[in-house]
Amino acid sequence: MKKYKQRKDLKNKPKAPTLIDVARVAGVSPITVSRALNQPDMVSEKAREKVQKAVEKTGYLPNLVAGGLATRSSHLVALIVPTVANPIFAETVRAINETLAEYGYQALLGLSGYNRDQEQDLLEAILCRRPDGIILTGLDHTDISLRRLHASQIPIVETWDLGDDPVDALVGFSHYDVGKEMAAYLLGRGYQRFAAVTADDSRAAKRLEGFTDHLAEAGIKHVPTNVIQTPARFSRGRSAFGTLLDQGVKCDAVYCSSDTLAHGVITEALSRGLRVPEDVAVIGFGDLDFAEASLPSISSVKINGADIGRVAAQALVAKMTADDNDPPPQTLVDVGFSIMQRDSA
Amino acid sequence: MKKYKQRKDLKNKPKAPTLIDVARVAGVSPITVSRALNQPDMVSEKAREKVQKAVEKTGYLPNLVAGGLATRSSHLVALIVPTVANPIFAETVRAINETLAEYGYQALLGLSGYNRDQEQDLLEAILCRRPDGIILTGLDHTDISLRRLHASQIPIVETWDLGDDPVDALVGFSHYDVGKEMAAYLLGRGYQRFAAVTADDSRAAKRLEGFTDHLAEAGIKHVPTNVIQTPARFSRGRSAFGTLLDQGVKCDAVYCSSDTLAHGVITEALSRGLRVPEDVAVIGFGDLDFAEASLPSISSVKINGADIGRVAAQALVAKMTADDNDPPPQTLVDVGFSIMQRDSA
DNA sequence: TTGAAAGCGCTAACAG
DNA sequence: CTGTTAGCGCTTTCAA
Repeated sequence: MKKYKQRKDLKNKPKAPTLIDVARVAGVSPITVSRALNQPDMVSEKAREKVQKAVEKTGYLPNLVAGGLATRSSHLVALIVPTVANPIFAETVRAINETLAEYGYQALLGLSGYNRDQEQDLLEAILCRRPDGIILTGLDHTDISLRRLHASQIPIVETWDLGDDPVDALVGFSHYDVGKEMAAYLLGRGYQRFAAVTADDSRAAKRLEGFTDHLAEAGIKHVPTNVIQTPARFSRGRSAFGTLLDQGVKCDAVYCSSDTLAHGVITEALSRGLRVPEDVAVIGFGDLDFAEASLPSISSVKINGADIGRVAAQALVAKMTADDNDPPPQTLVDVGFSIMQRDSA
Repeated sequence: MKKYKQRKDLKNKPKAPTLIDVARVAGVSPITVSRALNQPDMVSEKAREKVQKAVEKTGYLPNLVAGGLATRSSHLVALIVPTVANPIFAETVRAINETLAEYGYQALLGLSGYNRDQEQDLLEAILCRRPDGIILTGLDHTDISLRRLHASQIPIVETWDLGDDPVDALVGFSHYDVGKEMAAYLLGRGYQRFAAVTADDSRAAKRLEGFTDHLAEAGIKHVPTNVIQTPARFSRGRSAFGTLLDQGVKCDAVYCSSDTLAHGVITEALSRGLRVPEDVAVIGFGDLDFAEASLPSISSVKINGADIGRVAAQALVAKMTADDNDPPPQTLVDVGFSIMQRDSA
C-alpha cells in the first residue's frame, strides 16, 4: 500500500480530514476517493463501500475551496438585492435560495442599499470569489460594474425590471407600465385629485413617471408628491402623507410606491379622521401579506416576488449548466403584474 | 526577465487574468504582485506602482478561491437564520452583513425555515466551503449539527437566545424572561383575562412558557391559546384571533409571540368592533417599525435586531482574529430587552 | 476500474 | 526588499 504525501501543518492550524486521510483509511488512492464521492459509477462497488466507511470514520467533509480551484467552478451564485427589509425582496431571496439549493448552488448575499456604488463594491468583492453566476436587482449599474460584468464572462440574470439593454438575461416587469396602469385604474374609478408618496429608488421613479405621464394624458398635470428616502418604512409613509396634508393638499386618491408606504398613509389618514377609501383611496405596490389578507381599504399592484426569484434562479441555472456549444439561451421573461382590489370604493 | 509558467487552458474555459499575468506585465515576480496587493509595506514604492499599473491594464481581480486555499482562510462567514421574511431577522442579517464587511468578511446566507434538519443540511453544505466563522440563530440544533460544529474547530456565535450550553460564544437574551415580563407588565396594568396567539418555533415556545408560568404564579391557570405555524404572518395572526373569538373566548388582553401576529390580532379586533386597547389590549414582540412608529394601541417587547447582529458579528470577528496563544475569548452577551408602551390603557 | 503525475492560482517559508 | 520553492486539497489527463 502506497503512502501519499501529507501536509506538514505549517502553523499547526486545526486541520480537517482531507481526501488523503480518507484514502489512507480506505486503503485506496485519493483519486479513487474523489471518484467514489463524485462519480460513483466510475468505481467498483467494493471501493465505494470502503470509501464510504472511511468517510464516516473520519468525519470527512469535502473541501469545496480546493475542489473549486481545481474545477474552476465554485457552485456559488452572487445575489445582490437592495435590502431584505422589504418583504418583497425577502421573498425573492428566499425563493432564489431555495431554487438554487435544489440545483446544488449556494447564494452569496450582498445588500446594496439601493446604491449603485455600494453595488459596485459588493460586485468587486464577490467577483473575487469567482461565482458561477450572478443575480442582480434592476438594470441600473455603474459603468465600472457594467464593464466588470461583461468582462467576467459569467452568466448573469437581472431581475425586477424590464429594459432594452440587459447585460445578459432579464426577468422582471415594466415599472413604467405599472405606473400607467395604476393611473388608469384610479381614473377608471372616478378619482380626480391625486397625491403621491414615493421612495427615491430608480424603479419607484419609473413607476411614478408612468403614473404621472398617464394622468397628464388625461389632462391632470399636477400631482403633489412627497419623495422619501429609501428604505421605505411605514413610519416614513405616514409622516410623508401627514406633511402633504399639512401643506393643504386636497386629494381623493393617494399613489404610493410601495405597500409599506401605503400602509403608513392609511394609518395617517385614519388618525386624522379621514375615511379610507370613502374620503381618500390609497393604492400601493408589492402585494405584502397584510395588503392581501387584511387591509380593507387598499388597492395594490400585485407582484409575486417568489415567482420572480424562482424564474430568475432557473434561468441562471440553465445558463450555468449550458454547454459551450449550445446556443446561448438569451432569456428575457416578463413576469407581469396585476392590480388587486381591496377596497369597496 | 524570467518567465513564469502559465496554465495551458485545458477546456478553453473563459479565463480571467491571474497573478502571473499581472507579474508578467509588471515585470516582477508573482510573489511581489501578491505582496504589493496584500502587504504593500513589504514592497518598494516603485514595485507597487508597476504592479498597480499592471493590475489596471489587465483588469485583474484576485482569485480568493486560490488565495483561500493557500492561506486556509476563506474570509467567509456562514450565517444561518430561520427566515428573512421576519423583519427582525432581516434587520439582524443587514447588521451582520454590514459589520462583517467592515472587517473584510462576507456572509454566506442560509435559511433554515425554523427547522433543525434543514439547518443541519445547510450546515453541512456550508462547512464544505470552510468558512472562517459561523453565526447561528438559537441554541436548538440536531446532535449531528452539534458534533460537526464542535469538530470543525471554527469560531461560532449563537444568537437570539441565552442558555446554559452554547457551542461557543452566545449573544442574545432570555426568551423565558421576556414571557415573564410580558405577563408582569399586563398584570401590573390590571388585565385579568388573557388569550395567546403564538407561533410554534422553539423561542416563541419559551416566551409563552414564561408568560403562562408567571400568570400561573398569580393564580391565572387558564390562557386560551392558538398556536399557528411559522412563518408568523399578519394574516395568520388575524385569523388565529378570529378563531379564538369564534370559540367564545373572552379576554381583555392578548399575548402575541410577534408584532406581526399582534398586528393581525389588532386588525381582527377592530374589524369586529372591539376597541383596542379599551376592550382588548394587545402585546407583541419584536419592535417592528410599524409597532414603534404608529400603532396607537399596541405594547411590544423591544428587541434591537441590529444590535444583536452587530454585537454577534463583532464577537465573531474577535474570535476569528484572535491569536492562537491568546486566551479564547469566551463571549457571552445578554443584550437584554425592554417593554415599549404604545397604548393609552 | 484504478492510479501517477501535473496542475488550478495563490501564498508561507526560507533564502538571498 | 525580492525571489525561489513547495505546497494548500482537489481533479484532470493520460496510462496501466
